[in-house]
Amino acid sequence: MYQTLTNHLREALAGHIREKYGVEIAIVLERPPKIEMGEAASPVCFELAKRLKKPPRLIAQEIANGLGPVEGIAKVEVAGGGYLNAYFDRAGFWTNAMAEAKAGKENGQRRDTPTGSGQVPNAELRREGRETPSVGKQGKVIVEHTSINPNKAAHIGHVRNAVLGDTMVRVLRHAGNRVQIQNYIDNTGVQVADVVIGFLQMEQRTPIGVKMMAMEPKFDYYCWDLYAKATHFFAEDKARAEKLRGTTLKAIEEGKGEDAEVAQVVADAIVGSHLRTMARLGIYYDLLARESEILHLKFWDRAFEMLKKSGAIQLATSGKMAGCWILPWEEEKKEASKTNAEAAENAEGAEKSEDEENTQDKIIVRSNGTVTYVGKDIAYQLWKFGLLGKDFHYRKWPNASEGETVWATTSGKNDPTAPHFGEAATCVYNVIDARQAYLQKVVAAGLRALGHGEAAERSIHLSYEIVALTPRCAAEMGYELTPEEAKKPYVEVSGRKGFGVKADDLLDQLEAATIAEVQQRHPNMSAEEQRRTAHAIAVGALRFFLLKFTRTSIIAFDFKDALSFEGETGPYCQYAVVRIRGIRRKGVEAGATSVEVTKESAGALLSGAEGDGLWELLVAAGSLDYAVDAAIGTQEPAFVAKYAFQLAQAFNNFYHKHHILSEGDEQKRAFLLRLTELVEAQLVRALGLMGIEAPEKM
RNA sequence: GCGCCUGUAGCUCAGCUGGAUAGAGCGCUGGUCUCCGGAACCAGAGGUCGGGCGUUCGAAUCGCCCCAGGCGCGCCA
Repeated sequence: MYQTLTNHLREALAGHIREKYGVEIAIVLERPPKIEMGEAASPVCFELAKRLKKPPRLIAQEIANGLGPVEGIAKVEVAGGGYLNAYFDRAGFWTNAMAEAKAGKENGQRRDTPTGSGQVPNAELRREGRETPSVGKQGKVIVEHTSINPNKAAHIGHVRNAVLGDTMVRVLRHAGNRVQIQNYIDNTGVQVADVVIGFLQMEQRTPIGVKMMAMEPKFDYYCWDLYAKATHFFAEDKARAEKLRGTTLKAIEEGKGEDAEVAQVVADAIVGSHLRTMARLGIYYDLLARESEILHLKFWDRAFEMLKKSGAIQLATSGKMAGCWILPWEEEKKEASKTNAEAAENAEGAEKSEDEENTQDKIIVRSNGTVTYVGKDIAYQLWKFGLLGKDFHYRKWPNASEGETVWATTSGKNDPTAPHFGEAATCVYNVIDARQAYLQKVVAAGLRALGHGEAAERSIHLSYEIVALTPRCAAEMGYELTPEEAKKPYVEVSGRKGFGVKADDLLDQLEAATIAEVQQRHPNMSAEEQRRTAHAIAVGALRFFLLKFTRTSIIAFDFKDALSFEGETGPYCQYAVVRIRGIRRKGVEAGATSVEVTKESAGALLSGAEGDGLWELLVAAGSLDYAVDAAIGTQEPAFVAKYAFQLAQAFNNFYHKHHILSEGDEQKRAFLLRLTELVEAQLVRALGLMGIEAPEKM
């Protein structure tokens, strides 16, 4: 609603200015500090003043007088030194919001059901049919997230990744995009190798023995500890570590022998654990893309050919990188158009010169012929954009959680009923932490060097900062702080050291805390409903907590904050919905009314200083599209969290000012009820975009 | 050394395509509570927006230089 209106205004202003002054100018709109100043304001006349050499206020006056009617805008006034303040047509906004709510109810009802990711495609089709006339024309979007090394339990940092990615998916789908969710499984990497060595060498287990263990429920926890032990074991003797890792890694990559067998057992079992953990948070995937297939289906070989043929990578013949294939690193600024030949020349020049100039070059293939992670990632990224000329084979993942279908890549037989995962994406989001920014740039540079500048532009590194622990939290977890660490604002977690807050432990704690509270408040609720409610609150608290920070902010995790249910939290937002539902339930027996609110009475109720409070809530409810646009435009899901909180806050304020069911005037009572229902629908929708369910009671 | 990120109220953070008295949560102080559920609401105290220079009618926001912190720069991923 809000965004639609301001877009009208933007166009109208731009058009008018073009016509009247012959100036092409982008219209900046902001939200005025107070509702009495209107709903949208533009400082554009200050900019025009410079170009037209006229006082801004005078220009503003001319525009305000000459603009003419704009759909949905009641009036445009001059304010301050030359602002243009736009006032919405309040009654019109109301009737539109009501009409939209009605339409949304029929089309989007199942959209926000918590566990029904299977329903998403249907809801999405309906949505596309309604909102985008060009059904199917829009390209596919890929969001890759989670991508945890399958060698240990998931921790809080992994959850931030998954929650960010999942929220982005929901927001993009809400905006009408066709989104495919991928989870990259590095099942042939060093981290898995380390755990394999832990089982076979350190613990002297047999493959069968490991297979048995892998069926136990807390296998991921076992591996968590084993991985830490293995890291310690390697640190004791570096030469031994290098040798063991080398042979194990090679065996895993080739898929031969006990090492490879155990690696697959471990990776598959841990992936299962991760899927179960994420399912607790309502996070699901379409495809598990496995690194083993990148190798076995020769994705890398193909990419290697392409890179060599185009001259994108060079074989270093001297210096410390001799024998390696390297991707020359250049400042990519405006050199995207530079030809490969030129790039090659530069690379050769660099190769012969000082070490310093070489340090930025990235090794893609080692002198022993094995490919680095970046190389594999370039191949994978090429495939995502349909530029590799190869596709995976697919099969259903055997251990998907109940009622879910997850597909996985395979080098075995292809299941012909698999969705067309190989369809080229028009845009790819990779949710990866900020420490890997350089690597992501290298991948993009690789695409660019192959002449795929467009794809490089559309490879979005959805970067986010790590989750660390507050020193107090670290101490609580039994971690011994050095004096310097105790003074710092946070302590970094380390999977290698086995230090961190495991996702399942955190969820257990949250659920334990919420169930106690729910039992106390609702002793008569069935145990099953108590459990479901507590779960919804726990998930709401955690997901909101991880989303309320912007991506560039390091989160210093603390149980106290994450377990908080007051103030700017998920449960606060859920509580607003619960209150509304309480009113609705109560309303059935007393005071409710189905009387149609006339446009006139809505207009009257919303007008004047008296109506400002109600109007403010109505505008807040109608601004979801604004928040969604901001979230997509800046790739910042935190906007949705802000929106939900502000709407909940506005509602709570309204709730204390107005007594709805006992309102004597029937038109007003009906109006307050409809407004309340609108808030509920919008808030439920916003929470749904964050994967947060609003319970009936809490 | 080079590159990226961060520095805003006691604490944790929004705001940063330049614009109207710098916002929120927590904490603190005081109030609301015969109620549609207090996981709530209202009010108050609290800020040299790290520092300096510059651009501009206008800078928390843009540029440059410092200061402080973090991360990255490996034939690991």
